[in-house]
Amino acid sequence: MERFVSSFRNKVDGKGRVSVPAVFRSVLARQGHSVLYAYPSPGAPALDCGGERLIGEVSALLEGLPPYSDERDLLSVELFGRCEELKVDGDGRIVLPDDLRTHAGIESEAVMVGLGHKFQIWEPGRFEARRAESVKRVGELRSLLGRERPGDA
Amino acid sequence: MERFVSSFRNKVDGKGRVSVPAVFRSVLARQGHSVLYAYPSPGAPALDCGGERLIGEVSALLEGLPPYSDERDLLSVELFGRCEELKVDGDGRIVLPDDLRTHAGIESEAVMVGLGHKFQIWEPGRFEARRAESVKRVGELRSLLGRERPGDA
DNA sequence: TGGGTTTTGATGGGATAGCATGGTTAATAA
DNA sequence: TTATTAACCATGCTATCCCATCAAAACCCA
Repeated sequence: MERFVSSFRNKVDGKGRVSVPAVFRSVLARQGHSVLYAYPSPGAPALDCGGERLIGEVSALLEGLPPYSDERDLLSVELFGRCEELKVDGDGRIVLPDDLRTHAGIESEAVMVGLGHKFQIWEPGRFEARRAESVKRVGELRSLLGRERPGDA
Repeated sequence: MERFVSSFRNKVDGKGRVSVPAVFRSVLARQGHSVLYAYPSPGAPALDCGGERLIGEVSALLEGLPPYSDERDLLSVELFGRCEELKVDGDGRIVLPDDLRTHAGIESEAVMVGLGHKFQIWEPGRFEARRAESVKRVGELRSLLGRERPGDA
């Protein structure tokens, strides 16, 4: 497969391990190695996850800024400094580091939602709330789908 | 690994020794030998660190400035003049020289944060303040991130 | 189409190796 | 020697690996 689609609700065990859905793993594998990058979603209590492609986009963004500018160093702290490189183990699982778990409020279960070029990890309750909200807004935004937007892949 | 990502909080012992996070060491190793260059971060109470690649970038940056110009001489003094070449010992540790420690205000603990092409060393308290600042900035500049919006779900 | 079989994926627990860290000894310089 | 720095062990913790179990979906063959 090419994009992250669909969503899954998996257990987080006592060691902080979660299974990465098999279909997501196959998307990652297609991008190269079985590594996964995760960082707090800017502006949401969730985690943004993706493979080499996602981290490449972030890199490109930051490298476009002048070296030693405050802008670049500050953004890097948030985007790279809070980013974790998670190795997918032989059983298809990752370990969620504590600070990322805290950011998303994740305890014993996690929802993983495909968003195309990346996927997000949510605490199930918060995800429900967010989804209820987005159902409403999708109605409002439907007209956007009818025309092409610049920058869309 | 390819870039410095994630952050770590390590102890500084009585001799000034700190462990370089294993993942950072592997990035350095990929760039050649296990040497690490460190100098005061221009404009911040922290230390900029990296391997051969970083020092190469600094050289290129300086060589792009007009020879004998004030800005070139001043930057050279600041970046090269205060730069230390630190050897990573067999246990993966470095010794932080006193003047660098003083510049960063580091006492018994240090935060090491990956910024992609380099990483920084901070005194934990000061880093917290810095991070708060970066969260704010990311919020302001989220439009830079293109399609990555809080309403993405 | 239905029932049984096989394969794949998710989850739990225990063994193991890697890492951060403290301390001790050896080497070097003043 | 005496002070300082570098190499060498030693330990406890945590993440990583491996194996076992279980559920579910895909498959196959009447």
